[in-house]
Amino acid sequence: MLFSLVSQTERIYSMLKEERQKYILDQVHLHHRVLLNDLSDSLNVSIDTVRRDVKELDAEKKLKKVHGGATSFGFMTFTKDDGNIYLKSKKISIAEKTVSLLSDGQVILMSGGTTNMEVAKLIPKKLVLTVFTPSLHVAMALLDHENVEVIFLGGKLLHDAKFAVGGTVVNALSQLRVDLCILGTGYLDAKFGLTEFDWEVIQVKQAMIRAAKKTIILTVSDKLHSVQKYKTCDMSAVHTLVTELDPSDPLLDSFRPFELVLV
Amino acid sequence: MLFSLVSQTERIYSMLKEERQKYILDQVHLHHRVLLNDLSDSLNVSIDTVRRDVKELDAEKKLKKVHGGATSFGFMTFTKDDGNIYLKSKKISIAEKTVSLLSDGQVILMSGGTTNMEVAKLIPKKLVLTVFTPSLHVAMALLDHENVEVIFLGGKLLHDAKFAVGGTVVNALSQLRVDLCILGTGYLDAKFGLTEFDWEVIQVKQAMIRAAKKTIILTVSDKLHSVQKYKTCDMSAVHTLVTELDPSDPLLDSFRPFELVLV
DNA sequence: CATTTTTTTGCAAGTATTTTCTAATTTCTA
DNA sequence: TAGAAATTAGAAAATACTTGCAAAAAAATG
Repeated sequence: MLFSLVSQTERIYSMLKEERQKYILDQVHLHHRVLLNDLSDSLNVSIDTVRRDVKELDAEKKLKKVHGGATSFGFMTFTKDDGNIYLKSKKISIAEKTVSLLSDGQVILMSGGTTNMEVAKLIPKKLVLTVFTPSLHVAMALLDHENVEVIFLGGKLLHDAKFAVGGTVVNALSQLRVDLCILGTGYLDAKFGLTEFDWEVIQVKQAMIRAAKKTIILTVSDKLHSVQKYKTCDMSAVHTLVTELDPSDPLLDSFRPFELVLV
Repeated sequence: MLFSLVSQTERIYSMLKEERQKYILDQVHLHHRVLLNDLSDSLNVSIDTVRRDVKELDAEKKLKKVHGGATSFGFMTFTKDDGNIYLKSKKISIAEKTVSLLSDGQVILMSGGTTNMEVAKLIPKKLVLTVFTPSLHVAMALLDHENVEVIFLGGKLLHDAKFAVGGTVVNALSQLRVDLCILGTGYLDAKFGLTEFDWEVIQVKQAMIRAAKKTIILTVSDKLHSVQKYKTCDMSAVHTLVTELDPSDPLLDSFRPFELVLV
């Protein structure tokens, strides 16, 4: 069983080389890996062309070429991504919607990722919150807010994601019962649920979901309908889905059968 | 007899070789031991392929191949660092002396403060360490080092110092027994010992000292012979004192009666 | 514009890598 | 020590990569 990871957006018009390479980079950063065949399909060019593009990008150290495809260097959620203004504005839009869901006195859990970073930055200065997080960056951003009590969920830190994982975190989470859990990254599909590519992160996220009364998923529409290696949870565990799209957007149709709030 | 541990995750799409190998490494690190058959099952590839992958990873020293499967193994590395001489600030001078006290494979505790930050930055890239810290900044700096395993001691974060304090930290520390504790800030006096002005920080530092076989104090000479409100420990609890001064400097005379190493 | 130059693209034949399979060992374990 | 399980090796099949080359597309030129 083979599933294409590349989003279904069809490219009709012919693309310039530069455009194409940017698309390839976007896909790599978004999905952390791409197959040359998928790229060839969605770009409507021969596999040779894609191969040449990837080879060039590899030479420029913008991605890592591997047999059959390409992968990104680590999962640099905090550096590479910010070059993409398009994605960033989507994320800010998501963050704004998310912040509007928060209210004074709540105790919440926040995972890492760029989207959650935007949420952390956008939290109103006067909002009183208690936030637990295993993400160094999110913790750092939250400490700017006088009225937010920040509790770091300690544990072994992942070098690239700057995120705590492991038994300590999961254990600490097992003793918590919070109002809200905000999961910032991940891939969402109606059938397969929430999936990720990092196994250790999955463990933490599962523990986060268990520790919260409600779970909010934040995701840019590009990551909808795509599936990764490991499964975090079913759609049924999700209470609210926040995307940059209008809640009535047809792209969200496949999620409507579930009992969840679309924002 | 070993049980099959791998299975919960459904294979959804075709994997690139590199991805597969990362998966194998994940599993090995998680379960400490994996069976080739289990891997073959969960990866949906022939046992030959898994065997070849494991063989390659073994050649790269990323895991140890054993009959029927693979196991993870502890660290094995070597180090050689060089020293350059140029104009340096007091803190950098202290940091350099401190780094020279470290050796491969040690498990250490580091507090916060700017001096400790310099230590974190100066740690040689090849040095293999496990570092526990309650300081966001130190953790961040340490994460630049591939060979340093960073474990954050989570807890309530102080907004200004970006330092975790409280019962969680003290509790976690009470279950540790490490080689070395490096305390980066504080005021030192022969008669009154190590003193601080933040009560919550004191609690954490005391727990750190208790958790370590040896305690190293780093302090610039300006902070010698001064006393603060709260006491962390007596001079007798200190094993090594690092300042920017020459060990024979008269300013250090009052500390000589104690059984401690001056660096 | 028309023409030349340069770049880009797709094709094809040959090469290399990866994966699977079979069968003959070797190693483990009861 | 016999039988089961794991390993090795060799070959075939599938997939991916390289290279050279010619056609097509862009860009530059007069």
